[in-house]
Amino acid sequence: MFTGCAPVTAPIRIGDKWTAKIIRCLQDGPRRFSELKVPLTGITPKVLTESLRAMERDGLVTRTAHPGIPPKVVYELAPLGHSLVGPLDTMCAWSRANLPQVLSARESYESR
Amino acid sequence: MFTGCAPVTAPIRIGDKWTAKIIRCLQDGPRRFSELKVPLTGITPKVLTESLRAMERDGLVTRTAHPGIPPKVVYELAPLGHSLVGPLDTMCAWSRANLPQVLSARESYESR
DNA sequence: CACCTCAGTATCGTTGCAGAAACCGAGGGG
DNA sequence: CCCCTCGGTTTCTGCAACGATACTGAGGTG
Repeated sequence: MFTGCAPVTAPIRIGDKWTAKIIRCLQDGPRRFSELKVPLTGITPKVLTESLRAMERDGLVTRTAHPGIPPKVVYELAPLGHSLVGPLDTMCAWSRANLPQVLSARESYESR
Repeated sequence: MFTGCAPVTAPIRIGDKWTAKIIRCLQDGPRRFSELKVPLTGITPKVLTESLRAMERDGLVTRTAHPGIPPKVVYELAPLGHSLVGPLDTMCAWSRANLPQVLSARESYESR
């Protein structure tokens, strides 16, 4: 992704289905595993675990397990993850502003 | 992608492997199919065709076929595509600035 | 004893992206 | 006669992501 720049899709995985959503769920503070699962409608625990592990590996989030029964695990944005919130907002703003035009372009393409 | 916002990955496909690179190849002017294939090292004609068709469908690029032998097809950024250059630069800047930290985070994760 | 919570695992199947390689048609060159 | 160009298309194949469902451990509660 982004010629001449560092690749984003493959190594950093921002462009996948869940990473950006997870960052936005965490941007207002730390959350527990089950508190992430609810707003991320449709995600399965397996995929959420995989995504969080990959993000932890890349230094985007921190994972803190509080021992005890029932278990409690808290995920929080690391500084690196926080630094992504701005760029993500930029893309999000573009999306909000231009989605209608994309959809109308697609509609007129379909009916050619 | 981007909770609460319009989805970007699935319907608009910005987060895929080639869309962003193609936009960056086109941002300085129109190019022909074969002029795109060279700088996008590793792309196969099939994937390039698919990507360009999807982008045309979404109104990001325009395709102009000049009849004749040999055929000549010119791709150009539509206004909608141009409006993506800015946000893309933002992500690109983040990538350049933060890739080293991601890699070092990954390295220290590997050696835990 | 049975059941609840939480944070995952395990196993399986599906889907779609991506790539390699071959092929196309029509004209021009050697 | 064969090969080259250009902008693709077609076929085959692998792989990674995604997803559904079931299950775990360990203690507290009824």
